[in-house]
Amino acid sequence: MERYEPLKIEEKWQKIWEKEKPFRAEEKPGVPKMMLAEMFPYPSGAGLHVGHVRNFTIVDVLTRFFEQQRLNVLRPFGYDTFGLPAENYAIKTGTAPQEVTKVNIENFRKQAKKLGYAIDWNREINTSDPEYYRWTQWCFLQLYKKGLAYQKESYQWWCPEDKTVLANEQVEGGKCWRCGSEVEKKKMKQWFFKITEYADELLDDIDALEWPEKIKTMQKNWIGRSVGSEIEFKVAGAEDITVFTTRPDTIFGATFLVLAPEHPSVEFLVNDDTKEAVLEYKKQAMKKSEIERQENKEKTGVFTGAFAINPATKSKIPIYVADYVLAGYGTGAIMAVPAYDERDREFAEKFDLPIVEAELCDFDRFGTPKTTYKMRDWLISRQRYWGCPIPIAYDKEGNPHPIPEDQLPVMLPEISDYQPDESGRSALSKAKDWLKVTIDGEEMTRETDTLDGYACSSWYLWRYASPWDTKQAWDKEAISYWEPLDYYVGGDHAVAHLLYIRFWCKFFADMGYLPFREPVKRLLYNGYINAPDGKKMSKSKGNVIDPLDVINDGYGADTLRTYEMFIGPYDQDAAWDTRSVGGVYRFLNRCWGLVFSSCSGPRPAGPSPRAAGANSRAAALRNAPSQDKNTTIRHKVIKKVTEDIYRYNFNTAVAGLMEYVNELYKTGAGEEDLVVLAKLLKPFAPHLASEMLEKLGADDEWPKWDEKYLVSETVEVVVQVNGKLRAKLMVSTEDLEDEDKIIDLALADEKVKKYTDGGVKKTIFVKRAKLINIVV
RNA sequence: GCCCGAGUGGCGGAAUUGGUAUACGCGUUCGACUUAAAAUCGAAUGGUGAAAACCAUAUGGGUUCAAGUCCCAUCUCGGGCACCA
Repeated sequence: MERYEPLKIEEKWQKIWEKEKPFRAEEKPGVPKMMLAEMFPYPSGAGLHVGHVRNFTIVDVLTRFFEQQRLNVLRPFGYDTFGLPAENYAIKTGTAPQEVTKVNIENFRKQAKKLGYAIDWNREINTSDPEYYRWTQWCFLQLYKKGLAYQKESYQWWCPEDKTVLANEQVEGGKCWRCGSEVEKKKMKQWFFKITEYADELLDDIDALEWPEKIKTMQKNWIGRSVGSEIEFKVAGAEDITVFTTRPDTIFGATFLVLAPEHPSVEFLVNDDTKEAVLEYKKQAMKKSEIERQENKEKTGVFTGAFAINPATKSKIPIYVADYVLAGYGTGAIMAVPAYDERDREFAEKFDLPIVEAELCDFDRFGTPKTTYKMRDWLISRQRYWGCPIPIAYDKEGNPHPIPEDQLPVMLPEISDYQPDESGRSALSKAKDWLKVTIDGEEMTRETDTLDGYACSSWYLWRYASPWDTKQAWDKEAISYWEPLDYYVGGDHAVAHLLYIRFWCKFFADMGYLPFREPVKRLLYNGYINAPDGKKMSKSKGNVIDPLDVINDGYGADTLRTYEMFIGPYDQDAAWDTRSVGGVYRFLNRCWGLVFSSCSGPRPAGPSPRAAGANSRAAALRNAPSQDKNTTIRHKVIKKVTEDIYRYNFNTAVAGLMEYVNELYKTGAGEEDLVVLAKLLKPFAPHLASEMLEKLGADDEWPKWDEKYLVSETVEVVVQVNGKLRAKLMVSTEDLEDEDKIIDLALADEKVKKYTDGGVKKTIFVKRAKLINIVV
């Protein structure tokens, strides 16, 4: 082989890896471990996109980096397969989601293998595989047993035309986004996980995580803990009203109460004069979506006709209903203190209510301490077919019963009509035989809701430790060795998924199934890759870059991977630049050229075609190197690349390698220089690096640097005059220790002398920076 | 509205503790090789200027021997939260 032919090399090494399975991991007690994973993908029909490649390659660079340091590394892979796209496709085409999923997974697997990832393919998991979701159901039952999976009536958007529940985002101007009919709020019984039980721990443990501050802040805001008090206000002829406030000290200024429209007391507070107006207000308010309520911040409201007694001032204060008070937060009722609260002031001004600048009271005499959270319990019911069946059945009275664990999995029945039925229940309600189940001799009807997909992904990281286990969800011993996960990489789900896995972890730790309380040590949150025009890639805009095209155009996977690491800081969004891909190809070509003799050859058919290097090795070897000459740059590049990878500065690590290669072309490369290059290159371009190492007869063990080689005999000292660069001196490392001598040398410099005629006020010598500043 | 980031050549971006601003790559220009083109190799490339030099890290101030980096104010962009009492 004489020229760099990436596709040929890559096929060769991928075959070798397929056969020899070097990435298979097993527990090795006593050997330090490292476990890494990306957020597993939803395998869409479109296949891998460049965003996946960035995400997976970050994991792969770290995986290979640690593997080359001879840690015991586990890098598994899986697919998050339940979800709406496959179901919608089924409704449209009649193709079973099972089938579509199977095809898509095969495609994803094939494409991931083309990228040369160091994946332990033996641990592949798939959330819609009954062998997997059986244990998702088991997890549900554990939560159910402890009362953390429960049913509750709650208001949902309901379209009477489509007979289905709608998400808040699917309601526009009070109308259904599909058919345009007016939607209603309907009380429905839904399943929830009681994540609020862990609110305090989820919040308190955030600070210790090695996660991006951005994500940590988002989770803190989401949990939204406020410490305050609940205070009772007596109401003549009706039940007392309890309000929540974080400012009980302002109670002397509370001049009216406000209830949320949904507050249960509202209907008992109205009188004949106010009833009509209040109920109409309530009706209108409930029709508004949360989004609409947020958009229009103009205060609205209506007087109930009732009064309460302020326990501090003993005065009679009116009770209003207004939608700026949220039903779901605190008690759904507030004491309004217009003197201290901007929103209350706005309302008071509009309705001409008294604003009293009362004194603050020192302590909370009137209420009881209370902590509230913005976070709500996690609604997990989905009226869909393509999800994990909730392992519950109902008796004749409608009471829920758990499916016994030995009857798991509750299999998804194969059906042909995926359309939800008339009542808005999932298509499962039409599987009449499946619905019937006998528990303890009693005939029951199965739950037709399926679980939110986030439930399936809340425990998959633990399944990776023993995905073949048929007796339990995970093997605690294997988990104890591998987990918690050392690195988790993704660019989505900042709150939802990353909060849910923390919640389940704490729960299963409490149950004794997990030996740790946080599932992910370090989180890397990568940015998006946008189209060359800087816009989001989308089919409709026709600006999508297909990674497989980049490979097949002749650049190969190594170029694609290295380019995506070089494109910019991993955590920032970046725009694809087709021409820069060519630059990375050129770099890899130069690496190749240093090791293999080469000649010009055919070029890739890509938009920025590049051919293989000519005479490069000859050029490099012409001035045969003295090994010593390169020792410093060799140790420097080892240090740079190693430290950059530890800091996730993948872009500058690649830049360092480019610089090193440029240097080797100038000075000529020795055997050792090339071995180091190949080893450092391997995390980014594993196929090419493997080929180089094979040729050089070297292993891939990560090289070490020695600080003593980083010091050269002479150093350059910068001379500034009044902070401006005026001269550079070459001095021996020895002389660098002699401040007086260095300063004399600087002052004697011709270029410096020009500026020192008027005398020198003082001189500053900074040894660390190798810099002198002369103040005149 | 509140909170958090960011703003550096023609472009993507470097600059790790306040110490040589613009690493690396793209693009552009010139040269070598070639009948020619591509590829490859080499050189140059912040601006003004013949040069010396001066001016440049969003804008305006400040601290310092020294500021892209620290402080104050302003502008712009991005992200998150958004009536949470």
